[in-house]
Amino acid sequence: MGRPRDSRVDEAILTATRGLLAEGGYAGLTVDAVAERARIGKAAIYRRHATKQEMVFAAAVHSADLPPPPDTGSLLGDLTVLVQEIVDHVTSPAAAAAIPGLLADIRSSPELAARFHNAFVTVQQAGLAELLGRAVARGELPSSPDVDLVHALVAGPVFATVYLQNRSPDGLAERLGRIVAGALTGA
Amino acid sequence: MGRPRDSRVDEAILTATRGLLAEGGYAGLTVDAVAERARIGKAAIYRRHATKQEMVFAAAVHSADLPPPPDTGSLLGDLTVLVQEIVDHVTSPAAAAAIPGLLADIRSSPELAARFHNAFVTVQQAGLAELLGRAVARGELPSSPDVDLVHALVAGPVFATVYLQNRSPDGLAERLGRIVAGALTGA
Amino acid sequence: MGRPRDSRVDEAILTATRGLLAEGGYAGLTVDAVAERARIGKAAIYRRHATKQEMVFAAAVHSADLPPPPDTGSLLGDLTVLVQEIVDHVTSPAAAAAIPGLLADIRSSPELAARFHNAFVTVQQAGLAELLGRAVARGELPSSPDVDLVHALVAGPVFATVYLQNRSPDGLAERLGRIVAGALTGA
Amino acid sequence: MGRPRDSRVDEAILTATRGLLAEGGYAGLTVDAVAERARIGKAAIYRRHATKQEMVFAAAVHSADLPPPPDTGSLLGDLTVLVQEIVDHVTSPAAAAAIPGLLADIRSSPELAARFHNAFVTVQQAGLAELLGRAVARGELPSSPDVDLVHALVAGPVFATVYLQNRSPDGLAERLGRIVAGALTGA
DNA sequence: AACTAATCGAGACGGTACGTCCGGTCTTGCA
DNA sequence: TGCAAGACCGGACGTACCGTCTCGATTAGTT
Repeated sequence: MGRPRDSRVDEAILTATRGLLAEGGYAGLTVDAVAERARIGKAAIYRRHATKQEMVFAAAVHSADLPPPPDTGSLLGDLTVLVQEIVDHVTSPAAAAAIPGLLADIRSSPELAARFHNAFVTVQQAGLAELLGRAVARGELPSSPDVDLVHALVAGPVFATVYLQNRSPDGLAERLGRIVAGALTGA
Repeated sequence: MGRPRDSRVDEAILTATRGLLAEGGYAGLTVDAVAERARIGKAAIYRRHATKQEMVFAAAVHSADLPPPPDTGSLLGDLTVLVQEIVDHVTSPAAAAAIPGLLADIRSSPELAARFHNAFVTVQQAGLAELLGRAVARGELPSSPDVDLVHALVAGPVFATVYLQNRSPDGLAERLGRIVAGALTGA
Repeated sequence: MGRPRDSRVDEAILTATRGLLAEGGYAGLTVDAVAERARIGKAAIYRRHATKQEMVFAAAVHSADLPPPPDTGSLLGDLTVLVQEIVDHVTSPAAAAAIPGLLADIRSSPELAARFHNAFVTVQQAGLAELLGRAVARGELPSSPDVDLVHALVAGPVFATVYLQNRSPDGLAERLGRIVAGALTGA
Repeated sequence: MGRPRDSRVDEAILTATRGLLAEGGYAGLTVDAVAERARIGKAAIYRRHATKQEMVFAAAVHSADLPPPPDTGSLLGDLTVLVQEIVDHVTSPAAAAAIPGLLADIRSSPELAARFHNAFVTVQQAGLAELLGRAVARGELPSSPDVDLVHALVAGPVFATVYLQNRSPDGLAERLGRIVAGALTGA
């Protein structure tokens, strides 16, 4: 066996990556810079992360600690909370810088694409399915709708606001929650 | 004065760029490869496009030839057509490869960000405003709603489906048109 | 027929070349810079000079207007005058910058090498032969020695002083004249 | 600390440079070609040599391993040996190709000029001073003459023969040794 | 006086090399 | 075996220069 890995090194890498992402964006991020700021060697990074993308992924898409959405008692409330969670995630400085870059890079790497999908999309859809199930149980919805479509309706506008329009998503959660809940029930 | 630029060179650059984007994606795109395929010198590229990003932008975001959306007679019809136009644009091979990369790179360049916003977002929003104005005139809507929000509702789910979920947007236009029209009128 | 060449353009090219050679050396000389300073187009240069090297050659090795060396009445005097002429040529700002560069470039071009040899070496050797013939006629020398060797003895130390040692050749003509004259007669 | 430089890489660079100089001359020498032939990356070259010129210098002006000239017992013998050493150096394929190019390029770079002077001129002059000192000790010379001048007399004709006249320096050492020795003692 | 043909300044063209920068791998010596 | 330091290969970047070419506008000599 030999010497065990130093967990302080793990953390130093992720912290340095987040800092540099916030300061210089995804394009300006270099592995050498991460190593220098973390005061470690490059080998220590590549021992943990196979590529730069995986390192960024690990640092910025804090894997899936999205908690199961609390039961607020109504579909509207539940949706609003979930949208707000997505907004919060997407507007953290590191994630805001990393996500578009990752979205671009994963198109060349099915392996990373799957990883990203699992940690990001699948988690959100799981929460969504849970929430929709509750609405069905409550009688707010006759049957659970297509999760992919609802996810697109919920996550899409957040992305469009932040990454396309480059605007702040303040107040978006409430408005979007109302619209989606209305679309699911009313129509 | 002096020798005028050769418009066949302009076109050769854009065509080569589109071809290589479709074949190898954004990450695999090389300025040297574009020059070689277009059978031109790199200088001819950099004389027209300050950076690789601007070249890709010019090639893939075929600036704004989005026509004013035809009047189909109803808000639902108009919206469906507009969504379909966005879907078509976003699923063309070159654009599909280029847009996520550009979205990532523009975060480091306000200049390119503004360019992208103008050619992409502003154009779509103009069409949208036109279309909403017609609905107001028809009496389908009491007053024109927030264009940013409607744009996010319209473009966001397309992006989420294609780039986040990595799924085909077949049939999305109809479903999304119905949902957004319903949200605007019904609720 | 057609429009005749403008001789002011000829001169402007050579003047600009000499100026830029004096200011920036051979390595820093560009054809574009010559055109700009001369306020002419590049085509006007290439209509007159096939390559940059030939342009420099024409500008800095003012072809062969080395006059036949005057008869000073003695081998020593004649040699001193000839050495001084070489020194003067080699220390003019443009020539000083151009000659090493040309010497380097002609090694890849037999055509230019021959041109340079004719305009530079052959001219000096002709003067030398003339001068040695007079010395034989005077009885100072029994027979005319190997011109190549004497030329190397005369021109070589000038080159070594200026280009190898990078020193001023002040006073070199007298000392070198004496040494070579001594070597030819005494030994 | 860190990984030490690989001395095989050093040698591979210099060997490749010498080979390419001999084959294609100074003008045809490319840093990429050196890297390819040496089977190394360009970075490994630029880590060692700041510019292409310095690389060529290191490869072709094999720094100064000119040994102190052996004592042949006479000024004539010593001079002949020293001239022959200069001839040998200057006619090695790599050096013959490199020296004129370097002589041209150093005129734009005082730093490289100083380097070249030290490795080439100073070394030859040191050998010369040694040799002249011995002649004084032997009583062949009354006092040691100006080293710059003697150096110009010794190295200059070699350069003139090889680079100006573009002739082979065969037999030059004996003839030049005799002439210079004669000039120093006889006159 | 009109036509012809070569010139002019300006600057775009293809090609090639430069020196820099990064990603991912490998190699030191120390702990 | 892990670690910091840093060298290694490969390959793209954006710049610069060469020699050629194409514009529209002159400027002679020829009809």
